[in-house]
Amino acid sequence: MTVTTDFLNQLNPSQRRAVEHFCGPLLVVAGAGSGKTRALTYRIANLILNNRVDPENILAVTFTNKAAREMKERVERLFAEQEALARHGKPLQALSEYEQIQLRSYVYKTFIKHLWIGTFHALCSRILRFDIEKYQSEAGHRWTKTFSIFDESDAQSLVKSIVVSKMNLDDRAFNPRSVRFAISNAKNQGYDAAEYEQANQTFKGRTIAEVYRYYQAGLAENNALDFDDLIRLPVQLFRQNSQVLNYWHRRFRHILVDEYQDTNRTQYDLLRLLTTNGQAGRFDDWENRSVFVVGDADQSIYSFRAADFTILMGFQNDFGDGLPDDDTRTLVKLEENYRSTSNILDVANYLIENNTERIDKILRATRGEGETIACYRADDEVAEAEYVVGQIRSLEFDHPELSWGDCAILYRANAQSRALEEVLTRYSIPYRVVGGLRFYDRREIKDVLAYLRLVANPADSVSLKRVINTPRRGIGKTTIDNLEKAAQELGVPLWEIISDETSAKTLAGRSGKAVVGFAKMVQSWQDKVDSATASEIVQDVLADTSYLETLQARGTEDDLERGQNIQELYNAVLQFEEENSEDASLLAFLANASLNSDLEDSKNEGNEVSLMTLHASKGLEFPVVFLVGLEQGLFPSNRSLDDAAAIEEERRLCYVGLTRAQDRLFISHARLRRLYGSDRTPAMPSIFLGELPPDYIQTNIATALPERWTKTQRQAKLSQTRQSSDRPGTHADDWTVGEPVSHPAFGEGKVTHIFGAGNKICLAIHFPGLGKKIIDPKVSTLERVSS
DNA sequence: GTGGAGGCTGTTTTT
DNA sequence: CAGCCTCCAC
Repeated sequence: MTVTTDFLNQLNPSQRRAVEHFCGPLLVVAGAGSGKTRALTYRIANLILNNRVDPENILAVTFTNKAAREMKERVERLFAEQEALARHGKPLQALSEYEQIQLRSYVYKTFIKHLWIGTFHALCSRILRFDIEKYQSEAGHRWTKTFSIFDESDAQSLVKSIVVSKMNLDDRAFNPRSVRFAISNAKNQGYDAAEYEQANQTFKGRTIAEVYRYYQAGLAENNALDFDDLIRLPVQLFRQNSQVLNYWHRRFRHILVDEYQDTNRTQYDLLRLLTTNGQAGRFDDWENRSVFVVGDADQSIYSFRAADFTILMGFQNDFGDGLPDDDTRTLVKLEENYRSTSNILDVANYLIENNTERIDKILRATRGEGETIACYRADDEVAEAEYVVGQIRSLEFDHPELSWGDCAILYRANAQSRALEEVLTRYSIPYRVVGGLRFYDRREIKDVLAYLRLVANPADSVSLKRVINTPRRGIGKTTIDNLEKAAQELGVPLWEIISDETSAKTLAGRSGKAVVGFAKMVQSWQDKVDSATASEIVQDVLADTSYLETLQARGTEDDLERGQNIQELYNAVLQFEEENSEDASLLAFLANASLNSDLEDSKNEGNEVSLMTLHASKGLEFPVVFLVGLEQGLFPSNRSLDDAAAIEEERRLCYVGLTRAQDRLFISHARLRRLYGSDRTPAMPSIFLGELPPDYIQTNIATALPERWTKTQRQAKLSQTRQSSDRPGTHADDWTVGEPVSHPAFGEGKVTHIFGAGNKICLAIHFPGLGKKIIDPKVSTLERVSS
């Protein structure tokens, strides 16, 4: 392929600067719709085509599978287009179908196949399949490369069994759900049980630390990892084994990270280790090496999962040159929005200005004003749905160029989809619920997967217990208890007891025959796990267990659907084998099933209205967006109402929703809402509604949007806040680390860090009881507290 | 050991 | 309104 810079002409100057950056660190602050995926994909292409980087040396990390898939596709298309020009002197579309296929397969084999593009979890599970056997935890636990990946419900039931059976705790005070949550959080911040205990010296803290210890032992006994360990283990392994780290450090010379504001401590540690090879302090050996992160603090919506956007704020000090914005060479801001009309953008900008935790950033519109934003107050959730559907139908009529696929309905919680679905069905409008009840979370699918996990990893007692009596084969609770007790006493996995004919028969008594039969059946699958394909094993499992027949025999509508789902799973296995011919092993399939839980996505690209949560909408865009359910207690959610920082996160979520819209934006709320089977309860309009600029918004009734500003007044106010950078307290010299300050919403705290320099700064402030916050003194007024 | 009835609880977002 | 758990009758 010839060297070319033509494709770089499609970029604006900032994008181009980001894309052409070669070695060293770079932070790209990328507002909504500013072309960050474009920057990422073009950068990958540029590294390979112009800087002659071997695709094997590139690692691109995303946050969701969807994003990874999209990035892969876009890189592939970019290469194919370049290759078409180079080879045939014509654009890709001008080639015959045959030539296009040829080209694509060449591009795939030469470039795409060798790139590592995936989520943190997928990346780490790949690393662990190579190296996990070199790892031993502080507590002495080890894993083998056939490890299972426990999903959230597996993890929770393990916690539960520890809380209830092992430690005899009151499961009201130590609710397994919240204990699991505490452990997960600890892990994501990089704490092991001892460190967690150190930081939480209360009865509760010590007890949770104890559960944490048992829980880790339990995972190890099952030869299993939870989602958090998938990332934590590589970090620990890298710290204890410099050879392993060195291998991966040399392998990944150019690292790209999408949605950097969503990384948590452990993920950051991983990136840092990979980049610096474990070197502490300032890192400066950037020869043939780069770390390129892209993010937007205003779109940080995953702090409930321990994401920490102060990591993004700290990049310049961590890796970069730490110079002020105007002088730095390690920061690029993408501030031009190509997606939305200026009306939509203004409304979004106006809303997000209500947050105090921000960095100064302007998002400039490049498109015209467009339509005004519609806000509708409905009587109840059904009327709201009818309004949405009515609008879709009239758009259909007035704008034939629009189709159903151009419309998205966004909501805060999955449960809200029901009313919408009912009305959409009533009017025969095709729709698709994105990521609702996940395919791999269905009971029948989990059953089959549990069989497969047991085949791959006999130590997985959680899976074993799940399937030993599904379908019913007369092995009851008492029997399992007996077998389990024996396993515990001998310190071996449950499977060892069950698969030993003599022990099984003795211990299981009346059910002995059934247990032995079950064990022999599983054994027969295990015997061919290395020679047979994944799909063959699935076939065997289904045939030998008569799973489908059992469903058929019951024959309810649900059972029929379950049967179809299993059929679907089988298809998924076949498809997986086709797409991953290099490694189509059972293990690879299982990892894929655990980590890539959004199965339906790829095929249903038809012309349908999309329904999804706001979280699921991040990174997407639609010509027409409906944002529904703007009510206090729903959005912002009940749990955030008394927590300033949580409200800010909800506001960012709202900002994400608004900025998904390209041309038309509809907002709605209901006066009465029925949720969780209760009676219809009155609902107040969301505070966010009051924070939108009324003159941009058309309402169906004179709603209580407070204070009417004219557009000019608004703009004056906006630029006033922006120009306030000369105010006292906005310059780096105004502050010193360690000094006590007071914030209007968070109260008193201590400055722990100053980001940036000159008058473009952010302060990290620790507020007792609230934790660390990043504050921009230009946005919120800080006062010095005299001590 | 099975299966159903009935009671209780918890409901935000996801890899 | 689920989904889960417990309890009870077979």
